[in-house]
Amino acid sequence: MVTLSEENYLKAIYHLGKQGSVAVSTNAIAEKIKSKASSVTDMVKKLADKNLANYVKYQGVTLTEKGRLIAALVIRKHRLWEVFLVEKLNFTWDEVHDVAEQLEHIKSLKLVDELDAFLGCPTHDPHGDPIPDKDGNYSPIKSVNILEIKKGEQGVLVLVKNSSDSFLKYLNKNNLALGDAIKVIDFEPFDKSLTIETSDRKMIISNEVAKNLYLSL
Amino acid sequence: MVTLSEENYLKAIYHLGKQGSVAVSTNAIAEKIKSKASSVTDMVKKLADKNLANYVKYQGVTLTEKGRLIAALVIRKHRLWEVFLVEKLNFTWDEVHDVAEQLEHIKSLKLVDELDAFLGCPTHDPHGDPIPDKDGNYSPIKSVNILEIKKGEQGVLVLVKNSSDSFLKYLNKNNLALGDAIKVIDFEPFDKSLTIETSDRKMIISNEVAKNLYLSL
DNA sequence: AATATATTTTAGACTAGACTAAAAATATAT
DNA sequence: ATATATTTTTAGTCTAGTCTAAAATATATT
Ligand SMILES: [Mn+2]
Ligand SMILES: [Mn+2]
Ligand SMILES: [Mn+2]
Ligand SMILES: [Mn+2]
Repeated sequence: MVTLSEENYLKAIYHLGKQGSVAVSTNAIAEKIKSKASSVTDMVKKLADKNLANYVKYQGVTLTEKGRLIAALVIRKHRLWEVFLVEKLNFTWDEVHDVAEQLEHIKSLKLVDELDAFLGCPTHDPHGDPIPDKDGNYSPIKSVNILEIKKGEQGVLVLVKNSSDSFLKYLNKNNLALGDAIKVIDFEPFDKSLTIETSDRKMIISNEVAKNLYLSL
Repeated sequence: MVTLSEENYLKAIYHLGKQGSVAVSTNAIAEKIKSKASSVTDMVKKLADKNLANYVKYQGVTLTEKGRLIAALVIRKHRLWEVFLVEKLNFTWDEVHDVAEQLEHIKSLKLVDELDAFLGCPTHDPHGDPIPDKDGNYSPIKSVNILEIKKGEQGVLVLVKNSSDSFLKYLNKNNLALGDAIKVIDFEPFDKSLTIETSDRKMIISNEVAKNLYLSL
């Protein structure tokens, strides 16, 4: 049995360390999970005892195959529920995360399978993140950060690398959504901002915003 | 903030004491929740501190208005999720309860509202139990136990007063489902069993089974 | 290489929720 | 009315998960 808390730690390690393959520091986990380093040390020992993590004192944590699969399945549930909330229950993409944080811990194999089928086996969540399959595998959409794109080229917004409330609300306010065609008009060396053009209009976005937008060409 | 555990106790008191209006004994709660009397005493004190229950030592517990509403809303969620699982995700009525026990604790007003609308504002769950509205009110279907019915009369199965796995599996095996028309053919004084007739066939059901079947005439 | 700084671990304490065993109160039976 | 049985409460213990403060280790700087 894996507890809710353990699932959250596994997920954090998975996200911070390239699916748990690269050693993650105690502090990094603490920050991600909004707990303290000492709590992380305790939990990480438990995960190691349960063969879900590899832990060497002072040298960070990685996930075992078992731990990696559990983390991937929690993320699978999280993202499937996000799709459900947006597609079926009229949630906007900035409203889904907190509810999905709760729903991802519901235990029922049949529930995940049937939900997946009910949604038409989606491959990506409302923020463009890939949905792992039953074995924990997934293939991200090939996409490139908007800052890497040449002036004059255009692409389709397929991924936002920041799902914070404030960022998503900013995008809403400025009428930017997944699936939008965006053309890069100009790059401003002074503040590294970008002028872009959508079907609606031209607009300037800060470097901070641009960093989080990924397009498929 | 009401914890998951507190919600479960509120629900138990609600179910055992006519929506929490009649005093419920410590032991009754312990049995329902599969805990021990001493644990119940502790929790009931906490509920009273939070103004969710009225508690007088040695005299049982009732719910306050606040406690009653919370309990009703948890039950609302439980039953809405049961409908969702059956109607949308191909669960059978004997598979939904355990998952609904988890889903009923998800906190999001919008989620409940939208789920309700998505399901077409159902009034009853897959076992015939009424679904409370946002204010915690509901009207049960007028139904009568099959043992009260006169020989030769018939009705429609609208409620089963036992949602245990074994009972529901028994009904499945014997092709009895909500909505079925059932006629009472004979009553056997020896063991108080009943002969009934469905669209398929005639069959004998034990008194134990009959006790749990409610028909609308 | 020695010292200063940052990170991580340990030690010890706290809370929620559960339990057992014993004590206290209530209910039942003579 | 008293003795017995049952129920409920209290007292004390346990576990999971968290925290603060201090100690240990690792990293960076001179
Ligand atoms: Mn999310
Ligand atoms: Mn997402
Ligand atoms: Mn149920
Ligand atoms: Mn039900």
